[in-house]
Amino acid sequence: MDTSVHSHLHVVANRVACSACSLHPICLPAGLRSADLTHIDHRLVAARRKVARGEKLFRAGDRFVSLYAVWTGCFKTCVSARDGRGQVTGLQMCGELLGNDGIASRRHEIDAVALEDAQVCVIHYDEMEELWREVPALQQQFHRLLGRDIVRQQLQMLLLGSMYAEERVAAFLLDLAQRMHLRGYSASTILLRMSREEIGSLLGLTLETVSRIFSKFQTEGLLTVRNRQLAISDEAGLRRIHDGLAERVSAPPRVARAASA
Amino acid sequence: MDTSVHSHLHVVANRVACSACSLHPICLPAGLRSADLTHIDHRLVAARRKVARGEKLFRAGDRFVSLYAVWTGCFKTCVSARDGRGQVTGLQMCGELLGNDGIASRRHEIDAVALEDAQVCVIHYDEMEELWREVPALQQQFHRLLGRDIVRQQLQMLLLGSMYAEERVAAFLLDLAQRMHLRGYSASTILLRMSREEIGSLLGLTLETVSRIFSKFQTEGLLTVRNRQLAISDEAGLRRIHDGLAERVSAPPRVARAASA
DNA sequence: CGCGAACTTGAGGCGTGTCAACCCCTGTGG
DNA sequence: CCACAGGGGTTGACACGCCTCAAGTTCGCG
Repeated sequence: MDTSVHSHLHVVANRVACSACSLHPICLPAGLRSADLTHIDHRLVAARRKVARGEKLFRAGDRFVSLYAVWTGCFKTCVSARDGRGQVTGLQMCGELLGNDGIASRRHEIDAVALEDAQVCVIHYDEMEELWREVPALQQQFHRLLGRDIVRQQLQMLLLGSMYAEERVAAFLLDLAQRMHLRGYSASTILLRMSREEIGSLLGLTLETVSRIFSKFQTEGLLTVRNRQLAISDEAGLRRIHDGLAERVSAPPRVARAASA
Repeated sequence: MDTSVHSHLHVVANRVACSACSLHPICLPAGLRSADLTHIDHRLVAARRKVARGEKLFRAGDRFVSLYAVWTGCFKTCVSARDGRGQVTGLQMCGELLGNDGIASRRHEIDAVALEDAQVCVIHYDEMEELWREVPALQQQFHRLLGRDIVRQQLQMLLLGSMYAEERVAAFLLDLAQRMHLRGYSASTILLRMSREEIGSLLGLTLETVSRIFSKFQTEGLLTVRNRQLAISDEAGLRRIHDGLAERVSAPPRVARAASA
């Protein structure tokens, strides 16, 4: 139940220098002046840790002592209810923060699982708090990341609460493409790191529905998908579907009411 | 598009003292030592503002300059998509923070609407940042609140993604009862501040479904509801439904797969 | 070369959305 | 005081989108 058993495992580097990391423009130190950046070198990141594919970085109930910045690979986060049901709530890629679910209660409330062999930068929360006094910009950036997560989750709630399955899948693919592009990868040729089941769980759908919609999109010429190799060929078409502008047979409004006044 | 037009409206008090507010044990200053508490008096809260029922405290696109702590009344927050569809993403009661959706982009991304005549404490974000240097505990409490919101939203995603309508309604009622109780109100006799439509939107359901489930719960003796006057008579029964333990005819697992390994 | 996991595809059922009719309550103006 | 309008809520009939179940295929890997 405690993370201490993990904390010394797979540590591959100690006291890492952010200024030497190619990810720093999109990671926690984004926007720092170079003086501040070198100032946090060897101080913000306590260590790097390896997490093998399928392994948990932390799990619900673990004591919260540090945040993690994804360096290589990617992760999924999962909440689970008492009765065993669970749901994927997010997909984290390199440069993104993991573990903020533990800030409130000082225990992690969810699981974080590596979708491929991955490495993370370990950031001890207490140490970061002290660094803030010396580098206020670091704190502002941290708040920006927390705020971004909050907004992202609200959009996910909109998706889960009032979108059709096709719109959800289109939204997922567009978000994925955009985030890949931001990291210098192709926005059209993507290797999916999640199974159909995991994608379905993230979108509140079953794996069969995801599979069917992939096939449908393929026959409509929007994309090509073969197992986990995905190629988006009509991004505008996906965006049209995402925005609910697809030609539905007598387009029903689908809970378009509410939420306004 | 700018909040400046609001900022001087309905201001009913300037420079409020948190130590004199009965809400401080559950609000932002929770857990502060009394020396710290008096130290932030007249400095954390710049003003109190009135918001009439149905009015927006802020709307998507407004410039983000301050957070708001609900003092009296309650609010709903709503995201909306380009196509006009929208969704209620949360219900905020007294002592809770509003506006953190603007931290990342310095613009509010959602709307906040008063569900009844309400008053909020205006907390200028820049000024709070300065206060943190003098009162670190205030900052920690702020992080705790952000972290709590993040966890709360993940649970809402679990609800929206993998629960039956009856389970969602039960979860909503239990959450509501618990939060009312925390504020010194009855956990069983509750005046609903949201319409069926708003509740439905929050839960990813239609108003008709909410109404039907209220009726069903009533005939099952779990509660009594007449318009917005609600009385919970069997909390344990609601909890059983929420946990998916209700006697479904040949209980289907409903996407119970996924999210685990 | 064969096994299991992941994926695809089809047929059918079910949960909940949609549409519509009706009731109740409240406020308004004659 | 009543007539009326309008918004919120209830209830029923029906439709439909997605889940469930099942069979078959492909892929990855020993």
